[in-house]
Amino acid sequence: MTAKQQLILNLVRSSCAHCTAEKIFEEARKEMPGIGLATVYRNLSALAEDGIIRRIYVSGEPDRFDKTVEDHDHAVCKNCGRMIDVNVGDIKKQIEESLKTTDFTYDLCIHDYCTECRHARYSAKAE
Amino acid sequence: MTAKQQLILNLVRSSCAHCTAEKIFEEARKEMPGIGLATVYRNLSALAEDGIIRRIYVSGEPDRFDKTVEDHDHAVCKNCGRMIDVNVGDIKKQIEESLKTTDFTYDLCIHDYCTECRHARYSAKAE
DNA sequence: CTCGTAAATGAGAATGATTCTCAAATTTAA
DNA sequence: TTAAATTTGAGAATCATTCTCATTTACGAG
Repeated sequence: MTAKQQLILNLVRSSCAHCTAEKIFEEARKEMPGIGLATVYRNLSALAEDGIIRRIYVSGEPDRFDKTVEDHDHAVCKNCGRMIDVNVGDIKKQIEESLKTTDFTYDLCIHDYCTECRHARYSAKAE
Repeated sequence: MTAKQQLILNLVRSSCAHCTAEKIFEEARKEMPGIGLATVYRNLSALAEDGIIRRIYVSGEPDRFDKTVEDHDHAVCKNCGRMIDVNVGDIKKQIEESLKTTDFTYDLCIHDYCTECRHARYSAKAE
């Protein structure tokens, strides 16, 4: 694993949780100014392909990357875009029972308001 | 509602269930050769915006459009791309309980093999 | 070491889906 | 029927992502 690959992985694992490739690129540049966007995309894709990180699809938005590969779901804030991990019961099992197979994957993304934005919204309404 | 809008809606409601905009465009052209791709996208987006049809997001693939707006989920075949409606218990309720809000939407897409492709796969292996 | 092959990289071009722009055509209402 | 509003087609623009390819870098055999 090269220094650039290591840097990208470290970023996903620390400061850039649930970040887009573009954001990771920005951060990576601060430490290695010469790094190219293609390298970031290339390595993120490879890491996700190898199951070392997880690629998260968000409808109509750029993909994000997650250090946690274990089963869990995501919610993204409709206002600020922040993303959090959520555990919504055992969706996997529920799908298994419904489809009678185990040979599937699924993408679930919840569009909600994060706590901060929800508060801001209600205060705004009260004004 | 103009003739073109009506045509697009009819296509989604009949021959083009779970189709992409491109596919709907192809079909629309057969009936109205002059119709433009932008018109198809424009009207599909408007119809979805107004809740008359539903836009379905599939990770890494073009969006599809569904005549059924009521709550249900989708599974797409990893081999042939065909999409079917599925009902996987009450995911909505499960998320509600987990997040303690009702102010959200969600996209769920299951990636599986359709019956035909699954059979084809197993026969292929047996050869 | 040191040479050569393989792998990784950067820059920018290419791609694909979708939206935007804007002038021309069409519809609508008064 | 006539001005104003809406819809349309064509193609440009956009955005995320991947691809190309020449260059750099890393690495193993001698």
